[in-house]
Amino acid sequence: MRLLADSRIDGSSVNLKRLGKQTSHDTDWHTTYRNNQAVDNAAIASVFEEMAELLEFKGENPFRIRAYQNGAKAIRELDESVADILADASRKLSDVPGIGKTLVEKTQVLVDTGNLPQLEKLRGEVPEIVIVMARIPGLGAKKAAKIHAELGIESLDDLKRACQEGTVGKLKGFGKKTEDSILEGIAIAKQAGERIYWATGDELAHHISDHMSRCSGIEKMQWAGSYRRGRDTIGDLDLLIVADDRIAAMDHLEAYPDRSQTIGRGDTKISIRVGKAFQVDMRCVEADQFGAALQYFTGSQAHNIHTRKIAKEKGMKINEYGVFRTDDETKVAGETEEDVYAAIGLPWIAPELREDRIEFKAAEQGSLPDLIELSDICGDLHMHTTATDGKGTIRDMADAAIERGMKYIAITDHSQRVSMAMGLTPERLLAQWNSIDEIRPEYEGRLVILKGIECDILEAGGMDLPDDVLAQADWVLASVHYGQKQPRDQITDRILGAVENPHVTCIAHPTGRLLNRRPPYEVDMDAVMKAAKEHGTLMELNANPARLDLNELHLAAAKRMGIPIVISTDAHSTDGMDVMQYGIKQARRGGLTASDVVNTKSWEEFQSIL
DNA sequence: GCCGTTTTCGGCCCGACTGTTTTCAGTCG
Repeated sequence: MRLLADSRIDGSSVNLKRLGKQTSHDTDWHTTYRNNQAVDNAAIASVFEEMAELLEFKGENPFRIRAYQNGAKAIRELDESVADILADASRKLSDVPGIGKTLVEKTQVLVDTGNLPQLEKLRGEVPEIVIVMARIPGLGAKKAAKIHAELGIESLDDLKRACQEGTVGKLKGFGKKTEDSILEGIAIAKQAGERIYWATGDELAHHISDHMSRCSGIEKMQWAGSYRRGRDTIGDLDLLIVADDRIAAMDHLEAYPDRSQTIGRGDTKISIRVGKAFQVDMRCVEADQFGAALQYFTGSQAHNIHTRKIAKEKGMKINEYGVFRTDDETKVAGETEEDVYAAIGLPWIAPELREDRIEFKAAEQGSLPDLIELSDICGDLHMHTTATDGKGTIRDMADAAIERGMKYIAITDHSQRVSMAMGLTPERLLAQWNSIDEIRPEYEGRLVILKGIECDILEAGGMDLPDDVLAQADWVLASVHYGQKQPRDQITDRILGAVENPHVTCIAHPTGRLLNRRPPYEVDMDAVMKAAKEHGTLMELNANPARLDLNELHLAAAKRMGIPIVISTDAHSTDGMDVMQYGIKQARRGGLTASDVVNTKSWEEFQSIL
């Protein structure tokens, strides 16, 4: 995990509590951008997701549950505020696919009051312990509810005791094996539910691929699932193989050195745990089914439901074995993914787009984006050196950039406010820029080194360095490291201030999230994007695998709004530059092409925007 | 709960594996 350990996350060592000062609020000079809604789309989506989860525990109609899930997805992915739509008499929220009469009413209640009585009621009806128990692998909503109802289990300790005493096994539908698997499951319940960074999953996938490649008789092998789709985090790994001898292939996977458990093994499928709790599934299929299986196991679930619906409308059925005509079961496709999509009248769709968002409409219109690739990148515009918390000198970073095919870079160390990283005062910054001036001739014709800075946006608003200093920079990133927990209005104002500052080129890691560790700032991103569009400020996609900030939905929104994106590594060492690939994955999920990304431009084109 | 060039009612994607069953429910993806 050398790469990840080296690509440090700046700000992660910062003591947030110490600096979370509240400052008096400026006049409301940003109302032109901001939505003043109390409840934003993400919050409404979360409510509907929780409704779906609770309804599932109650054993409700699965299609009603899915309707809540679909409604949540629709609202989460909407690029404008539902509160704004509701407030506009000329618009109808029910025009959004997946939102019907009932969900409109509930959304209205949420926007008006911030609460949903039905959710409160459901929460009261489903005991917390049932939800906790259902997170144990192998236990679902129904079994958890039954254990609670019939045995009065109130804690995981109760459950453990009941299994050890054999009480659980006496329930109808339960037995000794269920008890044993519950006991195993309790031990790993917490870790089993955790998602890992895509980059970590990538490393594991490579290890397992190496291991499996030593098994003879495997003709074909391909990873599927959310890993193939390039999600920012992944919950498990799905491997698909074609093999002469399936039993030997499954035996070989079971012999993987880091396997801790076999969860299940049948004729075509095996599931193991690797390390403490991470699940790896392998499916064996016939060569003429490979494309259908790959399409199916790549998902997403929403994408598959949509493809099958299209197939159905055309008198066909899709499963993991192929595409079949409904009337006489004739197989129409299955060997390749291209065939499967072609059978239902669509071009092949890149896995990163398979989320049932824009891909079906774009495919039908022939306007699927030609997604960006790593080789399109010519510059890296966010990196640190030994002057602050980086491990390489300017020359180290420049040489490493040349090795990676870059034509231009920006040196962007921290500003003085980031004291723990020895942030630069104006004097030290000007001295660094002098050094860059001295080094530049050495790199003439090979690499352009820009004089940059990652300037902090201060807690009280305003920039950490004076305008006359910023004015001398080639490239100014603005970012928040302190006061991350400020209320929505306050932190939004701070960031809007930076967006509007004429010296600021780009907003770095705009939402501040750290996957699995820290939620985004409560910033009104809709307002920030509108302002960025108006002021010509660029937005960063930080490629650090723990950040991937902006997220894919923000990227898609930026593309629609015509806001150029800069994909940057935020490297704190030479190895840190290798994270660019993760940013590219994320950009592809946002539907970005090379022309949507600024640092795909040649130096000649790029310098015209400085 | 959503949706509609067959439908305002009756559909809603599809299958593997496990454990406890003797024909299937629950879980998972």
